[in-house]
Amino acid sequence: MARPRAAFSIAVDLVILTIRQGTLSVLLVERGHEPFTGRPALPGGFVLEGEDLLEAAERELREETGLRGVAPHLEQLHTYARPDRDPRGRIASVAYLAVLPDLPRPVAGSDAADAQWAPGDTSGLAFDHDTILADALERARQRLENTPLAAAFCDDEFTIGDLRAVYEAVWGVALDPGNFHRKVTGLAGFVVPSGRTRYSTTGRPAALYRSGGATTLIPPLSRPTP
Amino acid sequence: MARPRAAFSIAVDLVILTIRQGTLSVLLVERGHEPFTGRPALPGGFVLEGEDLLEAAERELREETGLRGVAPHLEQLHTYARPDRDPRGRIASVAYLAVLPDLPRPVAGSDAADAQWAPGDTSGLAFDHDTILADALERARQRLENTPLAAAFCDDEFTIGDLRAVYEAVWGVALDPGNFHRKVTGLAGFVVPSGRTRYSTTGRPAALYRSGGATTLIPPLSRPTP
DNA sequence: GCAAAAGTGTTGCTTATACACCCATGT
DNA sequence: ACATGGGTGTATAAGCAACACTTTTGC
Repeated sequence: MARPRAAFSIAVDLVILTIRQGTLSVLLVERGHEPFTGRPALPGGFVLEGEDLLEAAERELREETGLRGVAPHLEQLHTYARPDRDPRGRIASVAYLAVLPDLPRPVAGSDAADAQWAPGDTSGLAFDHDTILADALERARQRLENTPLAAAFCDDEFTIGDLRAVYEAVWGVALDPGNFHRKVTGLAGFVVPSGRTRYSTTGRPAALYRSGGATTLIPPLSRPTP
Repeated sequence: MARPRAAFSIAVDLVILTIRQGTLSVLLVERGHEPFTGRPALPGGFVLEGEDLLEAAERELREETGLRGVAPHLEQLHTYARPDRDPRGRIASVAYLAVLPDLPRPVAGSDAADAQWAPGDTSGLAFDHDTILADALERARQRLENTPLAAAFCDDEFTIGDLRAVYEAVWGVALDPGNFHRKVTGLAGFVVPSGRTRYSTTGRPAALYRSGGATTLIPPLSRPTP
């Protein structure tokens, strides 16, 4: 073999998404060390000995958000390993997409006290994290079409209106409330009624639903084509 | 830090698909060394110093197939890094999906003389390659719905019938020739007529097409739901 | 009553499916 | 002539977008 094989560290970087006040938001940390000191970056960390990628991602997610016992959506996206992507050496980054409901106390008990929610379209991040974030958003938009991912943005119980707000925030479009309601409740396994009702300060009370067991939506909820 | 970060080698493993005699086929090599000596495995190799993942995948593809100057579909799929997946140590595998037309001389000039085409549903592979192969096939099936991937299975010029044969082989279903023809030629950017015609030993000559520039098919070609 | 959000009905259009049928070639 | 795959026509069914309309709450 002419050239030797490269020796890597592997980092797991998380794109943690939620909806806050109707806008798609991503959790960013401010870097405390070189390189890119002071720049915002995706939360992440190295894969440790004996650890699988998903375990590392779950650990980082707990450390950054202080979540306990929650089982949010966590999905591997893509691996980035350009030789020059990190000046410290050969570090591959395995990107994960995490989706959470809007937390009451957002980032409490966090390992990274400097973690902040930022708009989804933020740029100027450290390393190649702009690319990773853009790829993750595109994946999330696509996942809304074919999977019940939107429910992961909501609490355990949610209304069809909540769900529609997720689609509108992530896709950046307005959807017809009536047609959306019919489509979603008609799709087998997407949502199941919980039997309860939510009273809001205004308007008619809405029936509450839980996530159904489906893993793929057939037919898909297709994004409007402008 | 309690536990140290793990030190990895990174391998690129290729799921190289084509259609041979109407059946979806995958290129496998027989392992010549420990571990798993003699077992079939996906072709692959280590990422070398200074090399990006895609470069490594392209290099492996050339080495295994002897291709020159061809630009086949090559797409990163998923990264596998379970601590026990390789007895030699911590080796992460980044899986790539490659799609080729059925080559006249299949694996000529190959670095691995033991490379063989096997049916797509083969199992009993070394390492976790059964899992990787299954994931890759599922991805390929999905890509046919939303992208012009099927054209990558065909030569530069192809007939609509060729394209339909790809869908039928990968999806494992029979499609209506007439409706398929209309759908495909009606989709913007999927195929463009080359103006030429292919005469076959039987039946009416078929118009030839080239791949159009589209990257996503809207609307998608949805798989029949049985 | 009025505003607001939830949910239902209706209508007209677009699209898909099934399948009949014609087309152009080799044998 | 006939077999074979290519391609078009067409009728029926299904799906979808637009939007009017009813329901049920808070104020």
